[in-house]
Amino acid sequence: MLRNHKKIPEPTIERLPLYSRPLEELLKAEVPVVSSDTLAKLCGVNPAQVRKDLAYFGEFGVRGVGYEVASLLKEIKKILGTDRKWRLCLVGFGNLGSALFENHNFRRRGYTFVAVFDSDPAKIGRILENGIVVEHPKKIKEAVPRLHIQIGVIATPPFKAQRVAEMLFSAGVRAVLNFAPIQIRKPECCVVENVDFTISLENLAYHLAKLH
Amino acid sequence: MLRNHKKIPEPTIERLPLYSRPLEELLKAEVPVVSSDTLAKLCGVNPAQVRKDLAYFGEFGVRGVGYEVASLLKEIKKILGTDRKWRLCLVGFGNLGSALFENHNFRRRGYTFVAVFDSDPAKIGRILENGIVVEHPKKIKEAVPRLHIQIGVIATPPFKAQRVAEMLFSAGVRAVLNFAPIQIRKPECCVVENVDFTISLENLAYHLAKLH
DNA sequence: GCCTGTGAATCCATTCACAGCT
DNA sequence: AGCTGTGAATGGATTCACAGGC
Repeated sequence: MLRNHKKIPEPTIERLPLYSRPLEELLKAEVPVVSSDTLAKLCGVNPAQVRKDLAYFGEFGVRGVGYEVASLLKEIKKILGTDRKWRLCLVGFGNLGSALFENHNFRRRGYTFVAVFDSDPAKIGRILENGIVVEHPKKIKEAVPRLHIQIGVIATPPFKAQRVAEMLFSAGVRAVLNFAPIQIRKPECCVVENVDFTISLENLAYHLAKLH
Repeated sequence: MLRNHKKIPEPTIERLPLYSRPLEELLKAEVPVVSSDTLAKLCGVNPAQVRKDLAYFGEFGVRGVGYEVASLLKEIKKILGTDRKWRLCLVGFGNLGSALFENHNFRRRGYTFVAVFDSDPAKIGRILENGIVVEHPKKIKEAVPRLHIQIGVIATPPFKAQRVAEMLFSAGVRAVLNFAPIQIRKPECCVVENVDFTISLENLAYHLAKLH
């Protein structure tokens, strides 16, 4: 990464995936070049924002012209690490878990589940796509290094989530995507992203209630 | 709502659900009173933040003592509209859609699905819990007013999401929870919340890649 | 002494506006 | 002329620090 001396704001990182989606469309449509103005419109943000965000990482654009679509997309993917493959494990194979496991968006973007854990005896031993077998979470410790698992996805009931997270961390996983509606305590060195539908719903409800 | 003259920052709204979860725990544990300090620790935020957030809506605390757990929780629920019931419809009954439909967290928090739409003929007519029948999305227009649907949940493939959103809006839905990884264009009067797993994953990947 | 509520200070992100390159 | 890259200005949100009440 080019300019790590200037610290990059978290919101910038969160917008990069936003930029990459319309860029993929433009690439497909064989549009060679895009200006910060049109890209901004496609993403619903301010053009100066787009320029500033991209400038954190290098000078990708050409003054008077714009950004070359293909190379910009490649740069963004490099920054986000989307050019690599990532190996995930899933803990919790309930409704949500299995929906995530079967979700094509993940694989398409380079995120592959290589292990699945669930403590329900009725599920243990079940054979899924790619020969993955549902195993008891106590196997996490051993599986993480063996399968080079880099990211853990937690889709368990909330009261089990903290325990599972600790198992993942102590097995060497440094990044966790948490779908359980609780606040996970984590070691300094690790990253946790929370996805909580009900927070979004409560947000909607608040705004609806306010609209009268 | 008590103090609407001061505009309430969006981040404050997003933190209220965060506060409510530990409060529910404390209520169950019959802890009568909580200080901004301990609540802050439970949520991983700054204590002053907690006080300021709550103070936007009234003087809920007692100086020298703290906040009464039960009444604070009740107030937060009132603010968020979580004390009411909300009626949702689901569009897109694939893996993710059915996981959402069967998710207990929703119902427990007062969000009930009252209709399900999918354009797949193999799914139309299927009878789900509570006698809900999967219908073609063209029925949205008619169903929204009849069933008093307030919130639409989109779990379709991305290329259908915009069209579905427009059908929902024109049928009178003012709030949409969107799981498709696209930017939805919406009328001024409506609210959209996006839930995009892959953004979270790309975020994790970025931070992992940075950790060396 | 303890803890809330809140102005003031700080920090951070967004937007503006223009210099500089093509 | 067109569009990027960026310092400066603006606008918000977070945190500090303390006055005020229990």
